[in-house]
Amino acid sequence: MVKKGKKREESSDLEIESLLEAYKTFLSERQLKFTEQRKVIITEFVKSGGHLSAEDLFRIVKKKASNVGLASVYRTINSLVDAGLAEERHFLDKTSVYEIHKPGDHHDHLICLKCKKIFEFENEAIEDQQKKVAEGLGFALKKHKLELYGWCQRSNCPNY
Amino acid sequence: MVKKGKKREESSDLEIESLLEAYKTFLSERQLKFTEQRKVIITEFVKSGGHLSAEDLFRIVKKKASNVGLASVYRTINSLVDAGLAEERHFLDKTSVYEIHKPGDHHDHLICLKCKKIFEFENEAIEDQQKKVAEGLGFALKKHKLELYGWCQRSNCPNY
DNA sequence: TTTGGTGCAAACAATTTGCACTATA
DNA sequence: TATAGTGCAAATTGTTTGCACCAAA
Repeated sequence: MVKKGKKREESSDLEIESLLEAYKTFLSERQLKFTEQRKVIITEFVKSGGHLSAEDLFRIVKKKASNVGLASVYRTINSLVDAGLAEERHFLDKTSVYEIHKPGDHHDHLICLKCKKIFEFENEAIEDQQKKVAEGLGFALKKHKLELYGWCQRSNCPNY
Repeated sequence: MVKKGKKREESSDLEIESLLEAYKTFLSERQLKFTEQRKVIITEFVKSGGHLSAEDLFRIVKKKASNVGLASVYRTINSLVDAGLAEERHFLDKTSVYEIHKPGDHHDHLICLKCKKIFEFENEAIEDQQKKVAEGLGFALKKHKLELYGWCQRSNCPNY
């Protein structure tokens, strides 16, 4: 238990650190500035595990640094997306949610229609097949978006 | 040439007719009314082939019936979605586009990042694999959304 | 000390809603 | 003729932007 908790924390810390490093590099390469606000926003974003809206992230950030404005949350996330370090997603709702994007890593999503929990997965066979379909239609495949919706079987999933 | 054009027209007419029938049934079952506006909106929607936003559909409809308001376009489309006869989609943009949903029919999309053209396809192998993934994670799969993005090779696709 | 970032409020864009009126059932 | 639908304008929601001030580089 303690071990698991500790492990999680450490890996989250590492994740934050490496993301911040990558972001700082991106910024300095184009004479942009790394600010205290950006640090808090990104840190809380990573800690949360992602998949949250700008508004939700804003609420979390405000608790840590009450002076941060919603506009800065939007600006920081957009900047992260520009840097290729985050991705915008639209699941069930119209509002955008964001997730960290580690270069090289890519995954798809499984969303529970009852509890709204979002799971991630990777599947080689599906990707191969997608490539075949695209090629068959004369398409040079650049990216894809696959979302599976269903009912999960977690014991605490409400029958909503 | 003539034959092809005629065929298309006929099938579009049939499509409109059967969609309107299904919609009328839906409406009368719950004491809702089938109005002249709804008829024009849905007819133009089908004729257009779908994949357009409320605003775009509104522009088309206004040419046929200048009295129709944007709100009615939204209300009609939403009502069609409620009836299960249309589906909302979000591709590259934030604005919703809609498409006709024929019960039983389902397909995925291939979108050209250069010319924005939307192609539809179906692939059994991908669907099978999706089912396996979901089952493997203890999910009862209800629906899915797959979008492939790439570059098409149509001669008239602009290098945008 | 230059210039990009910030918070705030105003602006925007997409969509929904309240209301007096109209048309379908 | 009762009630759902309509057009219009106002309201809402999510997101972006202009501006005077602040803080990284």
